[in-house]
Amino acid sequence: MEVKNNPTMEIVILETAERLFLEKGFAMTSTTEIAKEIGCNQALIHYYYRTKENLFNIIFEKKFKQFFQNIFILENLDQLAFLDKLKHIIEAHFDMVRQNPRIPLLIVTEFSRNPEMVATLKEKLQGVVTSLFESLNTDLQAEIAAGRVRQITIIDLIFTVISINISLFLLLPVAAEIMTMDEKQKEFVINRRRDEHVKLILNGIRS
Amino acid sequence: MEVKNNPTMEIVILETAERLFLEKGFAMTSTTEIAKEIGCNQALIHYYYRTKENLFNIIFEKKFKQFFQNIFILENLDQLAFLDKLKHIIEAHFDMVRQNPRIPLLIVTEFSRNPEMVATLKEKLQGVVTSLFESLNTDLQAEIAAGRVRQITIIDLIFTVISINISLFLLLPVAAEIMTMDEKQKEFVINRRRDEHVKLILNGIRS
DNA sequence: CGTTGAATTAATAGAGCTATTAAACATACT
DNA sequence: AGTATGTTTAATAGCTCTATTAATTCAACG
Repeated sequence: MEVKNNPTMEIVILETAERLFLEKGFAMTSTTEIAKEIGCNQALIHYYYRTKENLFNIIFEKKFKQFFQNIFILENLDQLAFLDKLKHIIEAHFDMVRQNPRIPLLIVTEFSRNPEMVATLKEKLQGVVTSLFESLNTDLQAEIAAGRVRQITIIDLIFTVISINISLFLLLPVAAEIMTMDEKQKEFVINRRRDEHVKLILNGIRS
Repeated sequence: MEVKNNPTMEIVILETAERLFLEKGFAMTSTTEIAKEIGCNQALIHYYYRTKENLFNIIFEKKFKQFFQNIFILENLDQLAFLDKLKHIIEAHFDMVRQNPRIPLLIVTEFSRNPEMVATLKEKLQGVVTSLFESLNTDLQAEIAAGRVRQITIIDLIFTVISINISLFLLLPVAAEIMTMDEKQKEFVINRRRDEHVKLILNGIRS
């Protein structure tokens, strides 16, 4: 029995496939192309991962979890006032999406290709997500009761944060093309939008 | 020389292709499948449209224009105050996206497949869009000067409207699956979000 | 009724893709 | 050195897709 001391190829395949699937989606990426990109034989991909579908599912599951488990990182925020906490949440989520700008599109398109996959994965999240919701909801209700925040459900609030952050990175490529922006300008817009998202939401839920 | 008095097949092909391309995207839709769906011979599609790419481009261009030309319908809004006008704009745009919920995804995914296409089409829009922007911007600047609205660019404001409306219909299928919502509940959420978007933005740009 | 041009189909070339299989290669161990 | 085990490659079967071509059907018209 050998111990895998050098599992590079297996990992190189995974990483290359990950990049290509994120760039071009499942249907537009072939195992032939992944192999060509790496410079290895195409059969090797099937040796390690058996089918393209299987390879994709491994990657998708990883990305899906990564995306949802880190929706909101709530570390050391207990002592903050609700609106400061919310500001941190918006910014942390924004930064997370910024670092993984293509995952949302992957999830949305994969869902329309194969809803089953998402249906299977959701169970693993529900615990994490609902507990997070409840924690935030307690704070929110207190703020509403105190008259500092208008009537709004926690679902709507969270959905707004996710929506507005995600859609920036979804739409920016197209918008940048239409408005002929270069990379520098895109950077600038992204940073301005980060502040804008905070302002809009904090302001937008005032009573 | 015949006059086409019965161009049904040509149109049936276009409509069926349109539906399938919107449902499953370019790569996942084959001309074979379009033909099977219609019940005609596959060569017929190439007879009328020569290539799959060409057929797709015709549809894409149509949808792209449809989407951007109707971004904001500004009819009989002249007499309204800025915030009322904005409310109408948000709601009209929301309703337009609601009726064409899959176009944004089509545009975003097609852009990552072939940015050239969007680059080509943008020129035809720039006139319409910039004049719209300028008209709204005049109003916005007046409001800011009057101290009724906080400092914000017209680009950011419009981007926010588009973002939040689009992302609802982009994310709802996935969100509905994760939260196990039926059609009735989805309807309910959509209607609630419509109000919420108006509230959030009008509130969010207050000074 | 026969001709003409358009619409439709059948057949197929040519390409690319997925997946499998058997052979070659590499490496560690005895 | 020789064997065993894991890795990589070459070759290919089988499938599906796009696009073309030639043949067939259809419809109108003189």
